[in-house]
Amino acid sequence: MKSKLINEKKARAVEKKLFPDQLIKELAETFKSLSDFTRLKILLALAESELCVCEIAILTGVSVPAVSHQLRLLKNAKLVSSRKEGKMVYYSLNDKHIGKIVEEAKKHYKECVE
Amino acid sequence: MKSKLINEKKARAVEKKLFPDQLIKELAETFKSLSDFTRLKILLALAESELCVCEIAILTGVSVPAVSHQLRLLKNAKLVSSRKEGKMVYYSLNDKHIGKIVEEAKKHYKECVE
DNA sequence: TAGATATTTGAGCAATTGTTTAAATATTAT
DNA sequence: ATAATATTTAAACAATTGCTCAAATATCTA
Repeated sequence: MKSKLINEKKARAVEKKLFPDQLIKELAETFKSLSDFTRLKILLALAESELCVCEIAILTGVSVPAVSHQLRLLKNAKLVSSRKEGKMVYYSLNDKHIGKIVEEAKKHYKECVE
Repeated sequence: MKSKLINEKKARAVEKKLFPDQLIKELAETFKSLSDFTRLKILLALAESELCVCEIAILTGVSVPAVSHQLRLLKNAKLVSSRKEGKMVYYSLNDKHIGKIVEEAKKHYKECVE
């Protein structure tokens, strides 16, 4: 009889080594921002250049309201920030880590999937 | 009259610099795997140690069938692999990039959110 | 073989997501 | 002021997600 206690102990021991749940939750939130095609393309584009909403709409082939909606999510996630100039609102990438995250994901992809 | 052509040109120029849509889509898929609390915690745990399904269930506080479902998603995403030993199925991390991806996300979090 | 244990599978369901549409705001030009 | 342009907002909707429950597999033990 292989006691469940062994599993229990091992599980608890591993859990102790992990980040606190709250941090895991925040990280998952960040990844959620990157997990949609339109949003990820927006972020990759902003990594190249500051862009206004209508430019992003053209570039992604998505309607302006849909883009605006996604930009709000990205802003809430602190991934982008905006600057108003006349009628236009220009968005830009908030920090440099996005590029690195994507770079690592690409390595994973090249190595394991392709 | 600020011609839309200027926006159009800039949008097209930026789009040309980006990864092909297919790759962006694949990357978004990878991030989707990381975007759920339970799944991310599973991956972080597997980064510490190979684990069987019931250990993961204990560790995450989620039912065994729910864990099994998530593990299947992670396996389809080539993020984990499994090895059968008697009644038990042991899962492990498929490649080392996950840790790096999470590391970068954590840097972003520390710098921009906290 | 029958019973116990570990995992997987599939249906069903509430919650969330990404989009569309229409209307509201804000700014500039006439 | 009126019209035109850029963006945001809100309601509504189909599609997807992550879970539970029940049943099916698979393996080991008595």
